[in-house]
Amino acid sequence: MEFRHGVCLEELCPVCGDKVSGYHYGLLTCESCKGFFKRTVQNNKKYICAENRECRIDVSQRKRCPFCRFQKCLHVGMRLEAVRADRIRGGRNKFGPMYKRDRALKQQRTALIQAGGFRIDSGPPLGSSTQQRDLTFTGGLHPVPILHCTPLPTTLNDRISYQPPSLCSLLPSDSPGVNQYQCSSSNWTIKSEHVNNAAAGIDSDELYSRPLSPRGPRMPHLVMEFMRCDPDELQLQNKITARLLQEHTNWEKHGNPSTFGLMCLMADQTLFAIVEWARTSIFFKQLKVNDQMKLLHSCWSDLLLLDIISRQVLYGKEGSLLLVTGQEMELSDVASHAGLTVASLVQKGQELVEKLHIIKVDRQEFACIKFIILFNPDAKQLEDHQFIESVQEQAEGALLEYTLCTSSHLLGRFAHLLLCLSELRSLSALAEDYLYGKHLSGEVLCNNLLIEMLRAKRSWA
DNA sequence: ATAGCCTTGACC
DNA sequence: GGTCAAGGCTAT
Repeated sequence: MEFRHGVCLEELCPVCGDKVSGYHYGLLTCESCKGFFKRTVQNNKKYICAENRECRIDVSQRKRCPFCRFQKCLHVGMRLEAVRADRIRGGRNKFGPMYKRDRALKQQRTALIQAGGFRIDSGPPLGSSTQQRDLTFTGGLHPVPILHCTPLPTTLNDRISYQPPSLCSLLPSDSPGVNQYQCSSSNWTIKSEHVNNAAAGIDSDELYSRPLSPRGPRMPHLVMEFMRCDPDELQLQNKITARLLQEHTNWEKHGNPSTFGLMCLMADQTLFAIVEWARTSIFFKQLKVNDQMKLLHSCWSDLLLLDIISRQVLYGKEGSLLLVTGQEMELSDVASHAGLTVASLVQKGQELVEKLHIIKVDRQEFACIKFIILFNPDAKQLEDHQFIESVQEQAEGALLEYTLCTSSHLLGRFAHLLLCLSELRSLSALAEDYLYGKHLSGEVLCNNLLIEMLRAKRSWA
């Protein structure tokens, strides 16, 4: 049976929702989608959608539109290059280690859930430090389907190691290596080595264009670069969950953290991920460490908030807060248990999420916004101010170009996004002040990156 | 054409 | 020798 390998019982095929039978062509899928993908690529099939290329694919409907089914296969991350051009049977391919790693991470996650601790669904007070042991992990963690649809982790970003919580120690080492499996989860950058894939269901040209607007123009080059730097959501989820699992061993010694403490730990780990993203990102790599530190010190809370907000917009459900670990909290519980400040912050955040959700901001746009935030020329005492300003302008230009390509409302969408960005900045300033207050009253756990960031800005502000 | 089951073979 | 993701076969 498929479960003998530790594959989760609840694991569903990201294409059609059927029962998963194992790893196929890059990720866990069902037997039928495996076969469908193989037939399509091997036989160089071309399909046409009779509707408008957005057919729903599920177990009962998957046979109705092969075009949309194949699109979805690609969209969720099935790899063309895993279909063998030579048709030689048996053996292993280069994805083997990736499958193994993914399995290990999934197991870690399961262990974390079962480890005792966390209960997120029943509303413990958020931000209340008076409550002890108010979060417990239970098996009740809801897998978020979309997160299981994203491509598997790369080995590059899976170096799960605890590093000293100092930004300085995180920055100087350069590791520009791009993993061989690294492939942006963006639909724009699917590449394949298979000889016959050029027109398998969609034209090769369409492989590089927006699937929902196939006749649309190509994505601006810089947006593509930004997407290449953008970490994969599932990978992030696995990494942070794994790190929290390591933290869990400390909890046994010192008692479980409060909900607020747990949120700080998550924020802290997310900050590590943000630093890692910046450190390996285009343009940022070229900066001197001093400037890198100054930029991160100046915008960390904006990036952290954007990370949370974008997760809600892209993958979240209405009425709940999707955590970086993939777990969900009921917003009503949060609101009813939190103090006034937190409740107001959550409320404002929710409003911003709603705004961005309505205009359907996508990953590409979020990727641009992240760079606009990171390359903040207003950060103090920058050495290479001119370069940083020019990168921000380029990022804004890329976002503008992208929105013009994808939206018929001309400048409206771009302006709207910038407006939302300024709202995000003022909200993150409020959140940062709140956290700083908590820190001063000794309620934020010590010795972490979050605290370094909180202190840094004040030390030279 | 689909999808469940079978065979193969590199890697552990 | 076992595992398990490739490709193959075949009833539907």
